Amino acid sequence: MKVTSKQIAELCGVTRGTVDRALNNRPGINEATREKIMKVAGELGYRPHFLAQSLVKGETKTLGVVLFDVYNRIFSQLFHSFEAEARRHGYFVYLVLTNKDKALEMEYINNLLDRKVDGIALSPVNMGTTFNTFLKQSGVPIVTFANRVSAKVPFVWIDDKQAMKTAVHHIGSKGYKRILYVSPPLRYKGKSNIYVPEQRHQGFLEACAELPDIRYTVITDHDYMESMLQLIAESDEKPAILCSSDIYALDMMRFLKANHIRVPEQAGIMGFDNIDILHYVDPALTTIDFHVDEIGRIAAEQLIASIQGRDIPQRTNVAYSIIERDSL
Amino acid sequence: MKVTSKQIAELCGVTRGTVDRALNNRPGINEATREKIMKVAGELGYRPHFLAQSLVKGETKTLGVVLFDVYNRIFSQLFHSFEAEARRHGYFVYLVLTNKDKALEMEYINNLLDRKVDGIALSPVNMGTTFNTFLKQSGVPIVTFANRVSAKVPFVWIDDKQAMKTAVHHIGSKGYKRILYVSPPLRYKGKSNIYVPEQRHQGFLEACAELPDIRYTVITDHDYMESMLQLIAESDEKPAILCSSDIYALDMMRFLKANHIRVPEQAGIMGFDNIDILHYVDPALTTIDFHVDEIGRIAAEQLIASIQGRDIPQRTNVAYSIIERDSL
DNA sequence: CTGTTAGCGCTTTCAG
DNA sequence: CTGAAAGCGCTAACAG
Repeated sequence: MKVTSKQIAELCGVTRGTVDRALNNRPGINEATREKIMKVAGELGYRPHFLAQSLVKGETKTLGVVLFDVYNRIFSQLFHSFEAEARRHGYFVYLVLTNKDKALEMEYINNLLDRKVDGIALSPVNMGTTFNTFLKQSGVPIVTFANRVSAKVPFVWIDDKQAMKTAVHHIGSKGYKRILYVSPPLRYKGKSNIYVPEQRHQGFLEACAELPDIRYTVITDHDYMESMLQLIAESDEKPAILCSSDIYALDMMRFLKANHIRVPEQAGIMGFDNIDILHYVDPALTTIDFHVDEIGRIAAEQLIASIQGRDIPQRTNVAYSIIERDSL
Repeated sequence: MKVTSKQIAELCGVTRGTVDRALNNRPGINEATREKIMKVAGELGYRPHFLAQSLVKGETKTLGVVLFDVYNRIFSQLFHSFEAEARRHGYFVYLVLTNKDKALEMEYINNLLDRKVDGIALSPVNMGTTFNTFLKQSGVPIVTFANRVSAKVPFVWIDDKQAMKTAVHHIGSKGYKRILYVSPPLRYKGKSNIYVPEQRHQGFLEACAELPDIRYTVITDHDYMESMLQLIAESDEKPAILCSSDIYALDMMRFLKANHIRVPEQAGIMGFDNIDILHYVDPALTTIDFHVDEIGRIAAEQLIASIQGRDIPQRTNVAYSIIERDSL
């Protein structure tokens, strides 16, 4: 079953060193013996023992990917392109899911390091200098997405702040004077790493500052649905509900429908992410699209470049664009 | 950075064998020296070298999971529970995606075997005796789901045939006399492994045979949407559209809506799988639910049991149930 | 109770 | 051009 280089050596009447030279076409070997060895190896279906190889070479050709989850379409898509790119370069991928559990994230990263992955791609939950130095000390290249750890750890994503500003200006241009900004993750400020929601929030605030005739409310309550009804009722103008992610927008639409508030007649609504299931919802949701598979691909590419000792940018933004549909 | 057992041995003035005994609390060691060794190891932040360990022990505590993709919610959910269960048992998971590419599937399985995974969980695309013996010869335990390879490879799923029969009877009990059965995968019959779609199809046919007053049409065309319109137009009775998976049902609903056919007034529609995004669609889709996370959990559990040398069933069915909503 | 030795399968010197 | 030997870091069998 399991044929080793030693057996091939014996069969060919040479030593393992020579077999190794043949198999890894290293110089300094007679062409005739090389061919013979290759032939025997082929016939026996020889496959090198990866673990032994890794042990001695100190590299595993394996990348670790740490994600919040894979429910969110964004991450499924991201992972698909990441995995494809990694494979193109001969790398394998460990996927672990943290469910945004900080302790679990630490445990998993340690496990990945134990397994001597060559690099780690991470959507971080942890934050702060402790975590930061922990990553630094890990000794392997790291890239992040979906959340940033620090300006020193390479980050591939979009310019969330600018994108959200664009969204607000778009809403303004549609004549809305009242915006309800929904972003539940903001509640975790200080407790968890919410870099991306914060960036979007900042973009929102900055844009509002630029548009003086717009009144806004930021909603982060757990039961933001309820507060929403009140706010809509109190408002004398038709509000635009701007959500920091499509998933909240979808929940909101469901909720509004249940409460007989019609979109976009009584309230406009806009999401962010353009997840693919928007395909199936009605009315079609206006949102911000970005090429998440580009992010996955670039992250893999950069991680591998970094492993190979090349320099990679500390920050890479992919393009985004407004997808105008029927909900606003 | 990297502290080895050898260093600890030197620091403690003992030999590596003793260190090993302490670290893996094996019997036959003085309590005092053990404590000393543990203390030093702790201070130095010793972590065993996983590769070296695996090499000598012949086990990697790693499972390979081969999925079609992770776009389909079914697989995301399945993977989540699989991964969680594996972790509970101290196993790590390699996730690879085949996108239903047969050659890629083979390549990936070989790669996983090279990496000496302890077991493989697989949603197979390949089929036939060649593939079957290939899996047998791999030397590692295997479990399958989402598609069966053969009666000899353990399979965890649901009783698709029976479930589909139940669905048909349910439709019959609602007074429908005409059923359009939509199952695009059936087109790949003979070309790809479509065990599950075939089972569902058979269940459909058997149930129809039991209900003589029902007329039915099976649709597998690529552009099944178009054929659908004709069939609905030709039909003098309100038809029920039964889809072999929710995704087709969703596409169908979208299509019907675009063509101003109202559900369930002009046509009933029923899906299968109860994927979580149904949450967001309107009208709510009647479907068949089964606990896919149970499948993931059981698959991991059985795979690990099998690795540990225990016997596992060749077939495990989890429960299913009809979820009656508004579309039928 | 602890040390010694051998070995997992491969790579990489250094001689010859 | 090829052989011999050492070593990656750990475990396991056998002595003492």
